[in-house]
Amino acid sequence: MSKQVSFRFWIHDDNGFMIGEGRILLLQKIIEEGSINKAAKSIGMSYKKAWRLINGMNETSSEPIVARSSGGVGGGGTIVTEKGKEYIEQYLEVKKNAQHFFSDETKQLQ
Amino acid sequence: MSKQVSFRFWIHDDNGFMIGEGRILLLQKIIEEGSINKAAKSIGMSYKKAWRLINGMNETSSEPIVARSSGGVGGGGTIVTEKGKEYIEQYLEVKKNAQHFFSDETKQLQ
DNA sequence: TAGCGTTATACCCCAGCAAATATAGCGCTT
DNA sequence: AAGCGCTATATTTGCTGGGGTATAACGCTA
Repeated sequence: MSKQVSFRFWIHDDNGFMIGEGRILLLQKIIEEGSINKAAKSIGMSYKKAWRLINGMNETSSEPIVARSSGGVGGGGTIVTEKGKEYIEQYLEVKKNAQHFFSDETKQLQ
Repeated sequence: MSKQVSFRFWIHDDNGFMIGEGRILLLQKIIEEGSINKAAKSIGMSYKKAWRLINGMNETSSEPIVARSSGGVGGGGTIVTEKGKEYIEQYLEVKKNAQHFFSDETKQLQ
């Protein structure tokens, strides 16, 4: 009978830019793996879906979130920009606070 | 360029019971209208979808959320139980607090 | 007994998303 | 020049959810 409050949130602006849990996870994996391809595989996501998420973000952001290149050593790859890392930091900060908030709300649910 | 934090949340338990914005809105309309049918129409939702939402809730809840009847005056109808009204109250309370919380988080987003 | 407006349910069709496959282009290395 | 692994994109196929429609049962009223 234990009731619980769960939540989702996302940071967005007026230009259609939107970033939530899935995109943050993907960005973190791209930092770890160095490419969209490997990052997608590591979390069981298709390259196409990962590309759509990343591309959509880049197209709606005033500054690029990732820098992509094809060809060269290892075939190329993708790196997360400073702007991208800034979003990750902000998202994680809000998430931490939100977890506390909803944990308290859950407790008050009798 | 104004960034904003948006959110969704839902109350749930271990038996698969789940109630979020859509179901709350539907319950409120059922109280107003007296039937699933009219409630669904009033928010542009198909009866089928509304029925699935309501039925799923009732099947996973320990106590019924709504009491349904067919036949009789006006063809029958659906009323929201005290348990259902209790959930509405709880949901709105959490929502009010969450709106404050995320409003503050949005402000701190520089 | 006929009519009414519900709840409840089955059926078909279409849209939209997801996975799988294929192909091209890139730039470095060997 | 060939090979490599990546980005980028098109095409096809399959699955799932939702809308629309249709139908039956229900119990009160007239």
